[in-house]
Amino acid sequence: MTYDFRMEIYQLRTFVTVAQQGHLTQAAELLHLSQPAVTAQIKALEEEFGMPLFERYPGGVQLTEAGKLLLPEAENILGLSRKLLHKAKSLQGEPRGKVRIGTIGVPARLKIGPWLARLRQRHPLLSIETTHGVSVSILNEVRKKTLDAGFYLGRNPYQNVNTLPLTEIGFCVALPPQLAGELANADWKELGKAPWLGVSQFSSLADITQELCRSRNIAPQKVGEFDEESTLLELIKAGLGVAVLAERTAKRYAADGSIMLWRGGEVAIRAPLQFIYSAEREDDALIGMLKGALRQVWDLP
Amino acid sequence: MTYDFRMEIYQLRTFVTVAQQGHLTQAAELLHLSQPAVTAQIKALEEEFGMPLFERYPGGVQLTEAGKLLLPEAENILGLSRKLLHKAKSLQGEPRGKVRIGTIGVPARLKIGPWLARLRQRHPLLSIETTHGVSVSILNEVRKKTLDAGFYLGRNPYQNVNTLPLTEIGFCVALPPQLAGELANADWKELGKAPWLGVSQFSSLADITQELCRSRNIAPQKVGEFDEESTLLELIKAGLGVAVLAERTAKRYAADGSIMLWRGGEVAIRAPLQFIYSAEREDDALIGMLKGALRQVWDLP
DNA sequence: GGAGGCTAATTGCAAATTCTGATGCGCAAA
DNA sequence: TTTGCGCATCAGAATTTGCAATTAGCCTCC
Repeated sequence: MTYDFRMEIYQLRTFVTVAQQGHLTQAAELLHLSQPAVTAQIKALEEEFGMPLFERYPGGVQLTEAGKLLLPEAENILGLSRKLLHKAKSLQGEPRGKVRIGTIGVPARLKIGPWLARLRQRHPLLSIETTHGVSVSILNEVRKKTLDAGFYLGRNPYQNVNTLPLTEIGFCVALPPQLAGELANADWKELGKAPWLGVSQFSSLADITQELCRSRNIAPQKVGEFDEESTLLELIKAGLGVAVLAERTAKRYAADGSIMLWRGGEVAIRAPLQFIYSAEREDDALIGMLKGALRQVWDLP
Repeated sequence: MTYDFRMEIYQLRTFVTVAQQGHLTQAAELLHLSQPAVTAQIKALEEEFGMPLFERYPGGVQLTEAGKLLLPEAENILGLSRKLLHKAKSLQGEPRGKVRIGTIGVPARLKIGPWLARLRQRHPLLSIETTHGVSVSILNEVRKKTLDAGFYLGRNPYQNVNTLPLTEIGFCVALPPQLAGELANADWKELGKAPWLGVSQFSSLADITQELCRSRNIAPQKVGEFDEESTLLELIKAGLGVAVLAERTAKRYAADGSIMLWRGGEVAIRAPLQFIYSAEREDDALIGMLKGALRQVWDLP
């Protein structure tokens, strides 16, 4: 009722058209309007602006100085309106919806930033939510479809979950400085006799440690169970025992001497980092987009 | 009827308000509208855009991803609309109208560019027309009010015309190279015996030449009558006779030797360059603006 | 000087739109 | 279960917008 202003786009369109035609009649034709309608619209604008926009001559109209100054702004508004509508149209076919992704470990190692950035750029209407957790819980949520997809560290997790392997992550055996003297180059049998830091069974490190022990035929004594890499790290530094650490973490902390690495950082075992999603959604367009962006970020075929 | 688009500003205003309020009801109150009206406007926009702009929750609405992307553009359009209206308002009180100005001689010497630029900047609704002529005809048109004002070269032109003196222009006696030998340092009596190029009586040069001859008590023989400085110049070069030239023009052409100057370019007479306007309009606001801008450009008090 | 042609303004009425108030529905908190 | 809040829907009212016909002003051409 009592707005800021009453001016509307259709009036500006008429203003611009009349300005470029120089005739109310011709403008009316172009706009599929009658001449009185054009007259009325121009009149309404002139009233709102408090000044005439055109000088009326026999044979047509001509912009006043004020009209010349206001015309570019009107054109600008029209242009932006078209742009807005164009943007809307370009968004029409875009896939939309919320995507829930489960992350694990250090997000940077998942290349989560570049991945989501690319996804967002390609499909601006996708809104993405991430939930951080350990591999096992992420796997369960993907199976239950509480999550659309997630990351998993380890081998073939489950029958009804499909995977896209992204990379392999190497693991080293980290030693406390106090034990480095006797264990730095020990064989597996000797390592097995050292105290090991146990890992919570929900973490992917658990499976990896377990697989390592089985393959090397050792069954070391476990000093508790822990579920975070940073906790593990502190305990190694404190000399409580040896543990398996991701290669990159291990090397970073080994560099300042706070921990030591068995055999100079030899990779003891590898585990695949995988993208996982419900097998039922193999042909889902959304999953396809997620995988597509992942392939680009991880340089996969 | 069948436009490009139907979207209107009032819908965008509602869109933006709803977006920042998060409630159709509150937005309706702010906009002095009923809630169904707001609902309908948002619905119309959503239909035109081909996608929902808000997600409806119990307790309010929230922008969709598409809405988030389109909102800034809508705000932009609203902002520009306000700017347009603001510009119109700022133009409301501005003096407007056509100003007809008579110019003479070389426009650059009148500082016409800087003057009109300044005028235009201060009073954007003034539209200026210039007519070029000789001093006498400009004077007549100013008296007849066919021109609002003009420039005049010479002294107190007429009773019912007021003046604003701008500067003084010096004049030299220009000699053909052929006559330079005998006349270069001649006295006035000798100069008076040489052939002179007459000047059309409508040009300001005529008055000046006449005044010069009277004051020096000479009555030279005239070789025709000419009304353009450039014509005069050619005739001097061709050796037809001597003539009075504006100092600046004279020096420019003397520099390359195509003409010579009496007594090395001594100023023989001076004449004021004046801004003239009808005495009846001394207190006219328009004349005041013209004079104001002139004073600034010419550094007058 | 008058007729005809061109263009904009005006007027009365019809059509379309926008707005409102009442009502219904869904959800959440009491 | 009830109450409260907020959005959707609907029918009718109010406003706006548009059109056809006409008028009025100006110019040109007979």
